[in-house]
Amino acid sequence: MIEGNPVGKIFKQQIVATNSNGVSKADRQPSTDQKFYSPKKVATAIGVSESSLKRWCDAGYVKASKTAGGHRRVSRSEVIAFLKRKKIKLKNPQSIGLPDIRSVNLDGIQDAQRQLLLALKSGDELAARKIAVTLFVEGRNLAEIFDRVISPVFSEIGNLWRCGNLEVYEERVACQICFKALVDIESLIPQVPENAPVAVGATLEGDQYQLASTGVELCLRNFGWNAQSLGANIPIESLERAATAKNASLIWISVSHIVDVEVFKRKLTDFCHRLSFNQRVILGGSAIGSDLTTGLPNATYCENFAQLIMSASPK
Amino acid sequence: MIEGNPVGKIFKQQIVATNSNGVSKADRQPSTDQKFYSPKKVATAIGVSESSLKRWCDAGYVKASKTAGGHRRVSRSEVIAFLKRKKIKLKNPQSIGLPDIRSVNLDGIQDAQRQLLLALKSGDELAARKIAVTLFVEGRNLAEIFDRVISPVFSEIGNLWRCGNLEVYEERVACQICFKALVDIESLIPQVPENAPVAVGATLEGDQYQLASTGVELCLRNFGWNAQSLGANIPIESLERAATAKNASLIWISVSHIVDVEVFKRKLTDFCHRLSFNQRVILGGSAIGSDLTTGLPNATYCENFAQLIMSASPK
DNA sequence: TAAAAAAACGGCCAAATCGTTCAATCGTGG
DNA sequence: CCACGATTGAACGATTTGGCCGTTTTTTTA
Repeated sequence: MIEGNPVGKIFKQQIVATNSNGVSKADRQPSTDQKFYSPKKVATAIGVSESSLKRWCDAGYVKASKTAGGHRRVSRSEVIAFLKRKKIKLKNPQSIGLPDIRSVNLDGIQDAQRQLLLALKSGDELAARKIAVTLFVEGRNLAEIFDRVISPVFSEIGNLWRCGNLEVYEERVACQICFKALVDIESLIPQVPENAPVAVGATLEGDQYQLASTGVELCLRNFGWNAQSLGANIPIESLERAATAKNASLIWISVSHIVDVEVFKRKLTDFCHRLSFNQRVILGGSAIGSDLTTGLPNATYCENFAQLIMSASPK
Repeated sequence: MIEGNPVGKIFKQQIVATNSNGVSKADRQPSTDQKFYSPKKVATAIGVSESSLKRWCDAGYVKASKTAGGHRRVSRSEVIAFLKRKKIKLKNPQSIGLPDIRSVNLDGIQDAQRQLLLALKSGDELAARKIAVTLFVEGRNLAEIFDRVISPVFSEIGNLWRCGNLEVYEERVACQICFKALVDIESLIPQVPENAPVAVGATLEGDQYQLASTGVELCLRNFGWNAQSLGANIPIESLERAATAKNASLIWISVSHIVDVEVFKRKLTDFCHRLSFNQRVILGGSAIGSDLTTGLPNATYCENFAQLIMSASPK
């Protein structure tokens, strides 16, 4: 039960980790099966506090070697042995191979990106959601999370998919998982006050990619807006009625795919002209450039989420 | 220093820590990972004394894991399962990290249906999610929740939309909210064992309605399957590859919309014929009838979620 | 390579939980 | 009405836990 299943995954992860560039020193140890982990990593993996684990090491419950400087090092095999001795089965059998994923330990943005891509590609929902949550609770800015982790990851997933290196269903599963991760993050964002200015946005008709719009929603909420994403595949007329109904002072449009550029331009122009003077439009997305907003005084183009935050200056 | 010293203590602990399961961190964090709670928190949540809860844990009425030091830990899904077994209500949901659902008063299924429709129509995300969680926590069967609440509500939403009484964006928002509610419920379902039989399913190409498939996923998981919905708009070839890759013994297809019936039939027949002898297919959805499965020995048609559960007899 | 940042050290302590015992309460059958 | 077993909740000293903090070691950065 311990040996069989998860080894493949671990092994795979290690391989990828090796030839990626975001490898930390600790991860680069000789893979002679003698991997050592710090008390903190082991503690999070097992699910106890660092204090407890240190105490157990000192008491001898967990065998630990020490560095010259006196820092404890626990081998993976010893962790597994400890689990067996205590008859503790980890909830998730996968996590018995407790290197990276479960004890989410993100060595910077690069590493987070790498780990998230791995998790999404392999459909490891738990890992992906945990990475996202960890990023947020560790103080990362939401814009940064989207610009430097999620967007690049999905850009890469898109590439893999286009090159035929990723199944359709794998891409869909990745989107679903990521959406769930965003729901997790949403629960960590403070509730917006009643009188907050309203923002609505969507992905337009013919465009099925709703993740980015949900991302905008989160960013704006975190920024004090009462933001709501309407979802994907929304006709611009319906978006307009939503903006009116909810009295939104900010409307965003996320564009990942344009069916007909001319039609899009015309509809967008009409839409912007019909808005009232205190309503602004923010556009963004991979399928759009700054040229589309020229001549539209109340529309702004944003290259990324950081710019979005800048543009959406509070009130 | 490592071996000798505290043998007595180790021995004692080993004896105490018998059939334990897993450990986790203390508080915080959203639904992402299995949360565990101390006897006191669980006791407060249920509304009994800590003593009683400890006794129940030891007697096996409540499944509890133990830390290495012998402290009991109860997972939230186990609390919910216990509530359902005992047919009692939560006194203090907040104590185990659940939203305060006591304010939700559901006067039977009909009333729940009505309230959910209202919440979804008005885009009241919080209310909708609370209703869903309440239904589940208060002992409703998942199949019942889908068959008698969610499905009718979305059927009605579809009607309103077709009659022009509901904006496109309102329908989309309703779907999003409902999906989030399902994510909430997902976190209350016990994790499936590692060796559980695998089921995959999806909504096929040209069909964008992914809620039902996610519902199937939840139902099957709650029934002991290691189920994963691949999402919407999946080509049947990709579904087939997923089934192969994951070694699924059950494949479900949720059908809300068929582009071309003849093509659908042909593809479905081919698909079923290519499956191995130990793989079954379950079909369901508003756009399909029992006639489509005639002549397909390994395919079953299900009218509703209750039938689905019956058909998906464990293993 | 040196300085800065991050992680781990060790020791301490309040709070939580442990296992146990015991009195109070409840339902039931005589 | 009472005796009886079963269940409950409170109390107790002992043990475990998790966070804290100033110092030291390790890792990253410039």
